[in-house]
Amino acid sequence: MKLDTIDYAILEALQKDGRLANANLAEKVGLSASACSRRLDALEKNGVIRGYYARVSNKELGHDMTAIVNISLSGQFQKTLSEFETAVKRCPNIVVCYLMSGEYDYTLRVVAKDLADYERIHRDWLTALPHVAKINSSFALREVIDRPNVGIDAGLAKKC
Amino acid sequence: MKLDTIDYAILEALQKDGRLANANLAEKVGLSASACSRRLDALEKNGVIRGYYARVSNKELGHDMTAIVNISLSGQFQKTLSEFETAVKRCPNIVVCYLMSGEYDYTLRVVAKDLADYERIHRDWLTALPHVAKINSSFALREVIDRPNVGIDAGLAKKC
DNA sequence: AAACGCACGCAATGTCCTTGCGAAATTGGG
DNA sequence: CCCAATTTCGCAAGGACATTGCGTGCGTTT
Repeated sequence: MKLDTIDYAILEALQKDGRLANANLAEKVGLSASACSRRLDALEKNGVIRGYYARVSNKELGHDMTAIVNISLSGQFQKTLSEFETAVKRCPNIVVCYLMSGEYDYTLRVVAKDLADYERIHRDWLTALPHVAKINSSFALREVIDRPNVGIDAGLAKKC
Repeated sequence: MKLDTIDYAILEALQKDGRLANANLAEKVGLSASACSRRLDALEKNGVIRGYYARVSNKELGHDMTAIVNISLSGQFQKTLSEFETAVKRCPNIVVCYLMSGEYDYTLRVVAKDLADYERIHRDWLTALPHVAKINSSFALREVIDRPNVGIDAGLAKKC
């Protein structure tokens, strides 16, 4: 899909406030409400906007702890990978998982309530994942940045 | 803030669809629209819901590449850390940053358009960060999971 | 130059959000 | 155990909002 300046303005505004009312959004990007609504519709239908989400405080839910877990598998066969991935997707505490280049095969981000909860997850989920050869956990001491998306202006920003 | 079953239902629904209209949300959790609106208001005011955001397709924006970057600093002084973090926050391509325990001090997630773009970011931003002693980049080959939040049911789920 | 397509603004209609109010439920103290 | 205080609920009304059809203007194509 081809995007123009106004589309980028819409995306940027909705990245910051996903519940922004169409009327306010229209004003912000300099369009009438109807035109803005139609553009928004197109952005959603074409998959540019993949959805809207509420950002729930993990702390308020009692999930204070974040761990980065690196995992190596015992093989690289397609079947090995897909079995592992299927199992990973079942664990609600695993919020991010990438297949990686480099020393480890997968990098996970695991969220837990506390150390005891993490111990439970490690025991019941992580070590139960199939074909795992090596696990390496590091704990996050503090969250410095957690943006939902890359900035729309990422290509245009000045260097530091 | 104290949360009950209905609050959790509200959070869960809005984690999946942040633009869910209050009327539909009310029906889904079994409340009247007014009661639901008031609860939602309380959840927002108390910081349980930290905000709403649209999820924009990085692919549609041309940001196909994700890298995990581990960084060690030359010292652990408070001033060193805060100068580093201030600089990190300025880079729009860095979407996640944690202060970590373990071998490296920080773990970043960096989003780039392609390898050339990553090379630019590495040169103009990452190596320009203050007090950096060591950088280690790994590239994501594929995104297996990227959930916006830990599941509300994380504590209740059955093991695999 | 004319015709076509596309995006826009305006206006109307139907839906939705919010707030005030009284009733019901829950909680805590006597 | 009961009563009072506080909270939370549902209902109703008023105001705001989203959506759709329609006519207009602009740019492109033939």
